[in-house]
Amino acid sequence: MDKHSPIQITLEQRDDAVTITQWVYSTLRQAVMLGQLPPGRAVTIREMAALLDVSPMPVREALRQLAAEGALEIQGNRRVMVPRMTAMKFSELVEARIALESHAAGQALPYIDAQRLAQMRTLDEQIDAAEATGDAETVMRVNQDFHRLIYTANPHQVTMPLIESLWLQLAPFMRVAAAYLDEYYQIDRHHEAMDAITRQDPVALKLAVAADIRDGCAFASSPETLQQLLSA
Amino acid sequence: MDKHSPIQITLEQRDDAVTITQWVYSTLRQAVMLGQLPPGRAVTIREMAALLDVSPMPVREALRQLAAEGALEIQGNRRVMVPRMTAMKFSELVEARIALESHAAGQALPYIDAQRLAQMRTLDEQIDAAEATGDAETVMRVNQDFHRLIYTANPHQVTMPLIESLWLQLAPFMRVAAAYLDEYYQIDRHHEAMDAITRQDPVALKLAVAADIRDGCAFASSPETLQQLLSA
DNA sequence: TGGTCATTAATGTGATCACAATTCAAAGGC
DNA sequence: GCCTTTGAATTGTGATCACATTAATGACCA
Repeated sequence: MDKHSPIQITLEQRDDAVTITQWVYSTLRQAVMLGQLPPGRAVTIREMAALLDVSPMPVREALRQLAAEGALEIQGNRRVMVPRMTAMKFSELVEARIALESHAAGQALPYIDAQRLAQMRTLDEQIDAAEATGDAETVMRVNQDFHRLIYTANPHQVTMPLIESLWLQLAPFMRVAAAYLDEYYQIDRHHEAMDAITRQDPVALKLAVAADIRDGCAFASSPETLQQLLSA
Repeated sequence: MDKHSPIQITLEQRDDAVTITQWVYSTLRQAVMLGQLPPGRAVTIREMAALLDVSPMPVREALRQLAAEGALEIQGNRRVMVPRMTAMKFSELVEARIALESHAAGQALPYIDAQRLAQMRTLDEQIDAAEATGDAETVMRVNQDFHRLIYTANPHQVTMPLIESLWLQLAPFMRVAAAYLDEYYQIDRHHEAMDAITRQDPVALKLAVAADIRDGCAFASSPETLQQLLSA
């Protein structure tokens, strides 16, 4: 059954109010986010259907949607797999994140009210707590929530789906990389961002967001280190 | 059969080497691009299947993929329709285009060689010819090819799918708008872009691309004009 | 005549099946 | 021993069907 490597994905709680396709989609999406599907590993419809105990139909639709979002890749052979990362692709994804997210932050700034800022502080504390206990997974997850909270303040925002697509493409590799170096000092860019919001300073906010992204991918600073992680 | 308004979509040439799902996808995608599916119009699986003379299955997959790309919208009722445009959303889409595409152009500049530049000149001439004959559809289509030619010069580029998503979301409305004002003087930003490429000037290229996008959506300069088009 | 409700039609979802293409593995030949 | 080839098994694709949900139509009543 296990074609190459055995896979273990965490099953989400099944809600009857939601369609099976949506459940399969969010389950597989989370599996990609958590790096539970190794890059290059072939993801077949029937295998996933058996694993999730559903018919192949919802899996087909979920895979197509994930492929459209860049989380998965449909090869010419019509096979689906988690995309492999390259050093250049990684760099491009990070630069795209910076361009898109700093823009999204600037567009959202006028809409961030005190309540949302308070929510951001709460998340920031959760991140600090998770960092203290070395819970890298929670750090990554809540950090995403922190960023999302900024961008979605803009009620007319259209970039969140694009940003999520970039996150999906980066996640499988970030997961691997985080396991190799979860200990690195990080200037608290979140406080810089929240200060900029308090001052309603768009330039400072965009710089803080950009710096936060760059810090989070800092292991890419030395190409040889990145190359080493890619071969792992 | 026609639930609200009758629809007429241009059928693409069917290639046996390609799957039915892919053919349905590109056909529906082109229909969205050409504004043949009115915003707000419900797009049902069975209707499309009958229209394209295929089984509902490929239509289901194509619709889900288009929805993931933002070309279509799945409502809570699980119904699919072309998203409606609002003035704020339009503005956000244009600003996102500028942020993403100017970034993509800057990242692609080092990879644009003489051959590609020559292709750009050819496309630019085609655009001028189409503008002379008032063929707005060809202008829009070749203009997209022109932009695509810039961004895809970067072999490691990851932003093209995101940009295409923005194009898909803007297209239905641009189509309507172009019909109302296809006559407006436009400074030739394409030459500015090609000059910047010749000089290998990334800042000038990004500015030219941004200006070209802004010019192409210039009817949004006055909010009342935009509002008028939206109500049409 | 306008609004409410019940009936009917239509739609999305999910399952199962058939078929062609692809992949994999074992057997054969150099 | 290594490569090619041939067989079977697996896979993606597409079609058809059943069912629950939703939208639409008509009748009924105030």
